Amino acid sequence: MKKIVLFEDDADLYSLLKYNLEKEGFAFAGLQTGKGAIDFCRRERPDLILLDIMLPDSDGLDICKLIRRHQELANIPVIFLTARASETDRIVGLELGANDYIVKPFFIRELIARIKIQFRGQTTAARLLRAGNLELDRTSCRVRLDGALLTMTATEFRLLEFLMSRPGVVFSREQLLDAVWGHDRAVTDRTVDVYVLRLRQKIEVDPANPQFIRSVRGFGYSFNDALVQSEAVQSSSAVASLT
Amino acid sequence: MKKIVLFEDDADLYSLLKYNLEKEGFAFAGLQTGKGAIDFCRRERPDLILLDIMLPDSDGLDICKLIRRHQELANIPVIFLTARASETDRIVGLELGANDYIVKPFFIRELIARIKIQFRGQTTAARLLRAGNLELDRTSCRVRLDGALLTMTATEFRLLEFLMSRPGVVFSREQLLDAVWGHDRAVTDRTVDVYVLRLRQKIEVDPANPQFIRSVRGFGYSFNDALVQSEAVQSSSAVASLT
DNA sequence: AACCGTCATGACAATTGCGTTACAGTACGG
DNA sequence: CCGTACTGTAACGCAATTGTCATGACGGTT
Repeated sequence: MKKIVLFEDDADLYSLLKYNLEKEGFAFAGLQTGKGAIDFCRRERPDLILLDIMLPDSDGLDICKLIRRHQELANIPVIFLTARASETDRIVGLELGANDYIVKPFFIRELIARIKIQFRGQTTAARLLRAGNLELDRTSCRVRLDGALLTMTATEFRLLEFLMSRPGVVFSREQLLDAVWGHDRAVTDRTVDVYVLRLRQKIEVDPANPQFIRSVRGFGYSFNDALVQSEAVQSSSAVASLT
Repeated sequence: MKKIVLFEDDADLYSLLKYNLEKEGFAFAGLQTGKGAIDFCRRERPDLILLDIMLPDSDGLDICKLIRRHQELANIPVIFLTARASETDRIVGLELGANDYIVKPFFIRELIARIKIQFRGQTTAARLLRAGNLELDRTSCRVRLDGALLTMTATEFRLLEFLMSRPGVVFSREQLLDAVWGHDRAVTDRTVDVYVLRLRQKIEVDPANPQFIRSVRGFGYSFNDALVQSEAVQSSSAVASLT
């Protein structure tokens, strides 16, 4: 689920947006002031920032500049909400690093649509796969068990990734070789056994009684689906329906 | 240089846009009809598409749908230009996969700014990247270690910048070549190794035990994200220095 | 209980991947 | 026009990884 933070001093608009964003399924946090906006963002770690330019105590443009200079926050999309509609206002806002600039009054549904555009293209596949106390990060190619880093070889990692991303599905050794080793493999199917063994020795508490990777006698292997939940994948409905 | 194609039937607006886009340094191509728009795009391979919704012979919305379904064109940003300003028109346009929706009449400079946003990509970036005692300044193209200036070659700098700005993410040599050397590279992937070596000799205390650039055997390289701690921004002084 | 097919396990040799060095071509500034 | 710095390639050696085999354990069936 994506989190959005809002900085808006107008109480009516603030609650209207809060209501609509939450209804839309976004996590929401906000302030009715610009004071401490940077610290607030660092704490909340939002996926998108809605920013009124004319806040009573601080300038939204300055906040945007700070966000863009800040290492942790620089990549978070910023959308300006403002009554300032002049050409130069728009240009300045957009060139400061904002991702969109919406002039008040605006349609709530258009704002929602523009927010979703910012999220489009991100997270086509889940970055993080979780199963109980086991965690696999696709981008950093790392696996953690109870938070502790495990060292995996490339083949071990790819095999685990494949199984974890399709929990509950039983794969034959043939299928696993095709998927993990590639179609042009020249590998015995018993090799899969060895890699499952090596994985179990690393991730299972009791390798003799495997909790994660299950053997399905006569068929192959499968990842225990009772444990799995992947990071929610949120893609725009428009794009999803088009593909 | 980025190429933009325009579909717009109004001759005045067409030439106005052509003039301004070329003046901005974009390559330009366009049609005053929507007929054959897809083929035109496939031939021109634009980096961005400006699309009038109400073309005399075809519907811009349909063209956008086709673009989004088309394998080669699906990822090209589309910006609608239209006189249709109603709420539903906007929503439909945006949800069809357009990246922006600009209502006529509009300011040329705003259009230019919004085009540039599309090219800015997801990585809008902080000016200063820090990781432990290592500091990279993008604007002055300088790297400091414990405050001491290091001399970097252009390629070394770009590689370090790329890795530092995406800490924790593992990149294959292929990806690094694409990102740092450019798409039209004619370079062996082992070249990356040599540059990583050269970087390590400059920034690592013990190049044999790298703290910054980590090798991920079988995958590629990654910048150690454990070191990238953000520094608190002293809001008052920072804001003051921004003017 | 004996049997057979399937799976687990440990050890081994072959292979691959990577760090490193040295070197040739190229760009650039004086 | 020369020298210096930068860029990319080739080659070598070490160490981690990889895949196979032999063997033993297990499960189900007769």
